[in-house]
This record gives sequence, structure tokens and C-alpha cells, in this order.
Amino acid sequence: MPTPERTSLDEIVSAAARLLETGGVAAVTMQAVAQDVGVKAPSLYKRVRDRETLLGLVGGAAADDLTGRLEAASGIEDQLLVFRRFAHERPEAFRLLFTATVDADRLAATSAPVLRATTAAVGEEHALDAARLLTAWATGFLTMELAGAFRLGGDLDDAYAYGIAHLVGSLASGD
Amino acid sequence: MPTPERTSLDEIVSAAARLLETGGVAAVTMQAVAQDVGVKAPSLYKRVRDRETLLGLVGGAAADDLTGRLEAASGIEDQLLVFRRFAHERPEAFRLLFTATVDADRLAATSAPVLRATTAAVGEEHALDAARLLTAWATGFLTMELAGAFRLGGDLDDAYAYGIAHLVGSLASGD
DNA sequence: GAAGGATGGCTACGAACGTTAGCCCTGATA
DNA sequence: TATCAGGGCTAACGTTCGTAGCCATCCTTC
Repeated sequence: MPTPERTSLDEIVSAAARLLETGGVAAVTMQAVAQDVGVKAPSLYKRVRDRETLLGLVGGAAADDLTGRLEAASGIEDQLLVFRRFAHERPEAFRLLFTATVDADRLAATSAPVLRATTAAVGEEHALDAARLLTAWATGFLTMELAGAFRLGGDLDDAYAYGIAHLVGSLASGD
Repeated sequence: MPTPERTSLDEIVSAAARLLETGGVAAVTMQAVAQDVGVKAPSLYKRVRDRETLLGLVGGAAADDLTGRLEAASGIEDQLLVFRRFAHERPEAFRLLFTATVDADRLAATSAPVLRATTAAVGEEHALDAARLLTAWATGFLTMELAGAFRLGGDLDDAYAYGIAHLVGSLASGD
């Protein structure tokens, strides 16, 4: 290649992810990303179509991160706890999963470990229903928790544990 | 008062809500809102601090809308169906509820009818837990549905009904 | 009926951002 | 050694949010 490359797509996505968590989605401007990787803003367009695409790539990387964590977890309860830890550690990336246009395959890969766990728990026939029940609940809980929408008191750790116990219990005993 | 008022705060919020649903949050620009109410953009700042505040007001109005619908519903299942209908009819407003900084009181009012229903169903002691379980699940389901995150097949109406049946059933029989 | 002040609307402007156009320079290749 | 592909840069445009400051109006007060 010609001119020595001063950065890479990976570096750009990493910088964007860093900016995302430190200052929210509004902080990931093309200029800020460019500066972080030691380049001027227009040069980013040699690697990324536009900002929206970049945010989608950041979301994709976050999905990969989450997938890895879920695969390392053992059992449904552990996966649900891991999911919440991910949302707490990377709240902006969590939001991005349901906001940005992230690659369908990478997002689908995230559900694989969950489906494995629910298959083991309730059998193949109801695995998808169970997985959707669990992920929908956890996603909603975390969305609301991160948005500060739980204002009626009570410990949120307990509330999450209550939900896990209730849902997993109902799966075990359920149709 | 002095110069005749050419618009009002209500009109501004309504215009913003209209723009929101037709073009997403990106479409509600100060200029577009101003044009819709027959005024120049800077005049909006006589009534609204800034765009973020305006979005918060739109979210507040959406919360009021949702509260009214929930209060008109009878029973938990009906409330959950009403919630989903709201999300389908006003998807962008639904997202705004957990995105914008909407007035705490107006958001809290939304949970009142839900708490009433869960209190009737499981008693006062577990009403809050039950309400959180239901709203978290529904919120997550709709967040994912609107984001197109359910890609593994199956009818979503059925999936939602399955979740309702499962959750309400587990509440009825549950601790 | 006339003076005055509070206030909503307007024009003009500044700062920040995303994005495109077009040039230049580098370095692998023929 | 000549070529040329390609990454980086400067310059620029259009859009957006938000502010400054002026003008016009109309209610109040004398």
C-alpha cells in the first residue's frame, strides 16, 4: 500500500467505544474519534461510511463482548447476572444494542448461549419462548434501571434477584 | 401582555410530538417545530429552555397519554395489551419514555394504575415486585420488538400472549 | 388620549458537527 | 527508475443548536 496507514478500523471502533462510555453517544463525534486515533476527521471516511455505521460497528463489538461473557457463564441465573453486570459496566453500549443498526448476525450470536441454557432447562420445544421471556424481562429491567425509571423504592439488587427467582422458578414448573 | 402570541407551549409540544412520530427523534429539530407552529426557530426559546427540555416535555405528554390508556384498561392482561398497542402506535414516543429526561411525577403516575391492578392480583405486599416484573418484561419485549431484535422466527403476537399467560399465571400461583 | 414598560417575534450571528471535494505525498510494484 | 493506488490533509458547505440585540405591540397608568 501507499501512504503508511496511521490507524486502523479496529482502532477507530475502539476509540469510539471508549468515547461512548465516557461521555455518552453524543461524545462520539467524528472529530473526537479522529483525534483519539491521531488523524484528522475526514480521514475516518476512508474506513467508515458515516457516523451511523461507526456506531453500528461499536454496537457490534459490544454484542461480541456480551456474547463472550454469556458463553463463559454457567446456567441461566449466571447468564442473567452477567447480563446485568455488562449493562452496569457498559451502559451506553448496552443502550446501543437496541438503538444503533448493528449487524444482524452478531446480534443473533448473542442469543445462542441463552438458547442453549433454556434448551437445557425446558427442552427444545419451549426454548425460544423461554429465552424471549428471560431476555425481554432482563432487557426491560436494565433499560428502566439505567433510565432511572425505578423510583418507588426498594433495593434493585433484590428486585433483580426476585425476578430471576420468579422467572426461573416458573420455567422449571411451567408448561 | 405585549406582542400578540403567535403560538403556545402546548402547540409547540404537539408539533414536536407529531414530528417525532413521522420522522424519528432526529426529525424534531427546532426549525421544523418552529415552522410547524408558524414561527421562527429562535422564538421557541421564549417558551422552552432548549431542545432536550422540549423532548422531555414530549415524553411527559406521552407518559400522560399512556397513563390515561392504562387507567381505562381493566385487568392486568388488558393493561399489557394496551401497553403494546401504545408502543405500536407511538413507537418513538415509547422510546422517549426511557431516553429523554421526563418529569418524574408524570412518569410515576403511569405506574399507579399498574400498581392498582397488581395489588388486586397478588396483594399489597408483593404488588411492587409484581408490577416491576410485568413492566420490565413488557418494556423489554417492546424495546426489542421495535428494534427488530426478534429475528429467530415465530409470531410476535403469540410470543407476547405467551409471555402474558406465563407471567400472569405465575403471579396467580406464585409466592 | 398619551407615555411607558414588559414581552414575543425577528434578524444576524457564532460555534460545533457531519460530510464531500480535491490535492499531495508515500511507497510497493513493474 | 517510473508508475500509480491509496491514505491523509486542507478547505469548504450545509445544517443544527443556541445567543444577542433590536423592533413592535398592547396593556397599564397617568
